[in-house]
Amino acid sequence: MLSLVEENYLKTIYHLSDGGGQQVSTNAIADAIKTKPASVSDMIRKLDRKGVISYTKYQGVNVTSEGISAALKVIRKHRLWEVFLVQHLKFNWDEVHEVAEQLEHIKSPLLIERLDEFLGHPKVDPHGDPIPDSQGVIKARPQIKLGDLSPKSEGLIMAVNDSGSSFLQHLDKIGAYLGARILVVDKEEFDSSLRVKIDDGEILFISKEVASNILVEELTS
Amino acid sequence: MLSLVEENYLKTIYHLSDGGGQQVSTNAIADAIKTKPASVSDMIRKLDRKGVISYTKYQGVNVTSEGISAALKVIRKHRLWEVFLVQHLKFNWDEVHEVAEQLEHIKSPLLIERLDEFLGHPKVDPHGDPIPDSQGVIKARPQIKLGDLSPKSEGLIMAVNDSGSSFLQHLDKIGAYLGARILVVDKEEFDSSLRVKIDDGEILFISKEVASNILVEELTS
DNA sequence: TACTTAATTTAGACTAATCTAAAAAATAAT
DNA sequence: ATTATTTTTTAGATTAGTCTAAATTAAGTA
Repeated sequence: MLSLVEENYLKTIYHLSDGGGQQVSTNAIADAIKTKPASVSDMIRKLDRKGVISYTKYQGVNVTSEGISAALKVIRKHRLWEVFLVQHLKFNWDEVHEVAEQLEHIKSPLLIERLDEFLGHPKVDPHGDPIPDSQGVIKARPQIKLGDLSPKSEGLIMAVNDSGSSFLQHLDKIGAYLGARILVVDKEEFDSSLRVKIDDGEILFISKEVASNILVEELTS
Repeated sequence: MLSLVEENYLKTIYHLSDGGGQQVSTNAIADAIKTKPASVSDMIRKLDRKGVISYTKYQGVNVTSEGISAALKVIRKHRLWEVFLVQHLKFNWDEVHEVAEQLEHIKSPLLIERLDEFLGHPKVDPHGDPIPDSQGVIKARPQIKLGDLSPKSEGLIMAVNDSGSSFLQHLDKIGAYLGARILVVDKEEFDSSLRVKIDDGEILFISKEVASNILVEELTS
């Protein structure tokens, strides 16, 4: 059983490791948690002993499969509470985080399953982040080409098909980045070009070629 | 600002003091909180320094008006969460306590006001206990004479109109006490006597005179 | 009133989590 | 490759909350 503080460390490490993939440094954890590296050293030795991360001195840490499973439980709770706060208690999406930070540590499996049911088994939180199911499985987000998004619908930029620097520089120029919200204003029939807004900015033109190289996740508003 | 542990002490002391009225002994607190008297001694010195109780050595403690106000805030949160768990998450009334014990410590004034609104400003929790309003005011529980309770309905014995010892001895004899649950089985038309059950015990006869001197709070099942 | 018992407090130790300052290891730079 | 810099770890102290054992005060009883 992890303490509240240990849960926060684990969750942070999981996020920094990008879902368990990357190695994470002591300083990165200290930065993220707003604590001192010395405190992190102590804590990661403890988390290693508990089996949720693996740690060798001066080498940073990796999250174990047990750790991933534990982190996903916390993340599931956090995101379900966010849905509750926004959909039922009229919170704005920018007001939910700190409250969900507290609610995510409530210990009651029954509570969280009932809450999930009450909310209608939502798949994403108010920021569009996916909610792991009770088994800790994250439904792969369906990625489609920006060009296939229907007019008036919105998507999140998830990946690109062309990693060439000229293409990436172009994206940079128009203000597109991984995670940006993109709205398809309309579509030209004759050349399949798009008019889009990125993050509520100005209307931009995007060619068919560019549009087919941007992968988005459609937002179900 | 009180810590979670301090909040639990204060809430317990408030309850033991019967709403701030009685003095509370160190051992009573230790019993209620399942800790040792030595720990209680330490904690009550701290709570005294913080101004929520007043404490003189070997004399037990009293809750200050500041303490009452703080305790009522916690109790309000606890009871609102209980209503939520029962009315919206299908919890049984006997499953809610431990979860509400955790939820009551979530710090967010906005959250609790929105929850209150969402629940429709309930006046009592699933056990019939009153919910303090946002100002900490507890609506006086409506007391009616036992004789005015309609057959088949239940009440809690809240007070008596006759404090004479013979009357109190009679109550003692039939097993009635402050806080007892009393069910009116039926009522005789011709002499207004009642047949009642106290705490699911045997059926007892109660005269009109006795019934008019017992004040109950009707339980809205 | 003196003695016994019960309630309460103090003293000292322990765990969890944090910090500062200093030491050690790894990385970068000349 | 040797120095300089950054990162990380250790050592030792601190705070909150708890405990056991011993000391003190209050209360009960002969």
